[in-house]
Amino acid sequence: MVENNELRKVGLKVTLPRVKILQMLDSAEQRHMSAEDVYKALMDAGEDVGLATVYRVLTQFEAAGLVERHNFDGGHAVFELSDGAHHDHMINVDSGEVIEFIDPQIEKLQREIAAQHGYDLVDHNLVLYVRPKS
Amino acid sequence: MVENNELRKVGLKVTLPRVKILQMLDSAEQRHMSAEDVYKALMDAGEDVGLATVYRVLTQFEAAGLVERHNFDGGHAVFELSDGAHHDHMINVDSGEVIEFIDPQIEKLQREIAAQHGYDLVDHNLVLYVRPKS
DNA sequence: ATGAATGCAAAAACTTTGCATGACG
DNA sequence: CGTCATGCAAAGTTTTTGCATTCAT
Repeated sequence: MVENNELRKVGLKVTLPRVKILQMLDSAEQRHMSAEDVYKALMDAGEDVGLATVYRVLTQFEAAGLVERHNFDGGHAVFELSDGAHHDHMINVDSGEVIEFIDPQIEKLQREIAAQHGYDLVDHNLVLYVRPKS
Repeated sequence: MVENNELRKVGLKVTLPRVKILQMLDSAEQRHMSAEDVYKALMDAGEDVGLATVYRVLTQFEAAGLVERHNFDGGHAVFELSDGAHHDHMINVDSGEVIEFIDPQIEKLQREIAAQHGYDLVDHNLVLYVRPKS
């Protein structure tokens, strides 16, 4: 079971809820899920995990670097499994679909802009809201 | 009173709460304020406006294009007076200070990236989290 | 006068926390 | 076995909504 090693590697005790949540994030059709999404998916799968535990575990996973938390517009946070490689997001405003992309030029420009203002870039958040070409 | 015309121009009835909130956004030391910030500032100024009204009015102002709503990390939304010219934000993670910037190259790249994926860029959200150069 | 805006309080949505029970190493 | 994790329910935050009253035109 790959998940157990993932958990041990980051120093988290291997418990059933943690394993189930990790598997759910890995196998779900949608890569970006809210805590509620994960909770409902687990319920549908017959797994009995409390919503509070989902929140706690996702927060721990974030701290451990296993998942990333995004605050897209709309009040609630969504989580996605980290895949090591950084990427940004594009949201199709018509369908809600989330598209991931990477652009080295933009990454570089961001570091340069921060530097121009006398700062080091720690993190960034870029979301493009798009619509199919007319 | 300039504020009254601003309101009439966007088709909003000129009421005391709306005028006060607009003035507060215009005169406040901090350009980016949460609904709670605006509410407290009004209370401190001796103005008696309900928090629910602040939320309602800010939402109307946003719909009218008078203000912009940002969902920076941290749960609550912040609002700023629109100044016509688009700009992005840089947040000093040590101090919480918000710096505004514009970079034509980044704007252009974003449109190109959307186009490469077959989309038109409708809007975007870019926040750099930075720290003073070490 | 009349329809819209406000204030209050209640509710809603999302997330966190306290505490007794149960599971991991 | 001791400690940490879980579940439940209660509480916290932020934002929205219902409704009677007040205000703008």
